[in-house]
Amino acid sequence: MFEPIERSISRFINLEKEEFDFFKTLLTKKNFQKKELILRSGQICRNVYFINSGCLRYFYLVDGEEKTAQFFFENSWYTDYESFLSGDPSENFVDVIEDTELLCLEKDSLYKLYSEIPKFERFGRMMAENAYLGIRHRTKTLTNLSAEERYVKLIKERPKIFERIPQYYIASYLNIQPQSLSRIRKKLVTKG
Amino acid sequence: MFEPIERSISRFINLEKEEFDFFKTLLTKKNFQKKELILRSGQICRNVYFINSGCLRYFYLVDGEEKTAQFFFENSWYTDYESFLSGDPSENFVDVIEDTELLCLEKDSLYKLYSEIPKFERFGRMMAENAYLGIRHRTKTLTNLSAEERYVKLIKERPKIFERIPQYYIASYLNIQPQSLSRIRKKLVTKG
DNA sequence: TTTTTTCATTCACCTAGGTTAATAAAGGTG
DNA sequence: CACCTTTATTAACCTAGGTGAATGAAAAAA
Repeated sequence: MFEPIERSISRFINLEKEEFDFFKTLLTKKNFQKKELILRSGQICRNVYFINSGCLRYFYLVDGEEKTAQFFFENSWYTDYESFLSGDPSENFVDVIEDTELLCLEKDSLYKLYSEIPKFERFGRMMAENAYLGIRHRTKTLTNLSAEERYVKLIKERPKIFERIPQYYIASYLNIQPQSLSRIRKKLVTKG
Repeated sequence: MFEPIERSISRFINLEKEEFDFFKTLLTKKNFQKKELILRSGQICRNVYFINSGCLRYFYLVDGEEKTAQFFFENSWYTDYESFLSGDPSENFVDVIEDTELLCLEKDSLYKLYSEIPKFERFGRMMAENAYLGIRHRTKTLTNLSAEERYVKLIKERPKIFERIPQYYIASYLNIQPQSLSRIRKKLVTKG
């Protein structure tokens, strides 16, 4: 149950056995079922999560329409950085696309780790840096490519998404309407 | 010359006098003139900069067209995170909009600080977190608002930009053509 | 000053993708 | 199985913003 998270952390820092054992005592396992809402707008996000299994969708509302910002799969980390860092209520939602098992680390615990074990401060820095690189990549995709190019790129870069996520969520992630995605797919099939 | 950077750092961590004195020894002052290119695509960015005075533009090319990702003014930090963190050649450019004085901190020096003074590791984490929040805010603006809404929002949030940056760079930052920005301005003037 | 270059504006035209509405599959559920 | 809800597709139409070309204004250079 803790191997995936240990492997994930060890890509950034090397923990002594005792350090990881201590870390484990701070984690709580949580299970959620498909369609559950893990986070809703207005709630304060006070935790960081590691996804042991399953799939989550991170989204927000613009004029009542859901805008999907990200999908999270097993072996990745997730938090609502805006709310987590500021302590303000979130403007986002997270729902469950496949039954999901999470390991939950509370903000207080994480900050304690930061203070007591400098290696974790480094881990936190690297996580934030990676989050930055990830969203920068996404921003460039969204602002510089046409809808069709974004679709083709997504197939290439994250084919797994197409096996596990309904098409209308993918459209939302590509920042287009489901009808537009259908149109694009048809066009690409027709011309090979 | 070091007061602004000291104030900037002290918003995140509290340094002892000796720590800041040591930090100062790692900084180099650099001056650039309007229109100079500080960073060009293909170069590796090996430094973090603090801007004492002046104004920089961070941009990249898409099909030969310049896309402005960000403007940096005095009292802010800047680096090309992608290149700095990966060590890969940058795909971006930075040019000088107003004569600029920078304080330069080399990657090796920063990493030394990270290792020797855990407070700096924390500072690095917080800088990365802030960079994340900043670009996330920008991404939401670019993907959810119309060109006109982005323009109005920019006037409200960063009026300084309009006093110091030519309009065609602002258009680029808003991810529209200069002609479109003219059209929008005309429309807004007409209807009050 | 005149000349040249750079930047801003305007207009006509075009297209990617949004919108609305209808239809068809595909999944659940009793 | 039949029934109902959720997804996906298609088509007709519309609009925001891109494109290209011309004009004007401002700044820089000579």
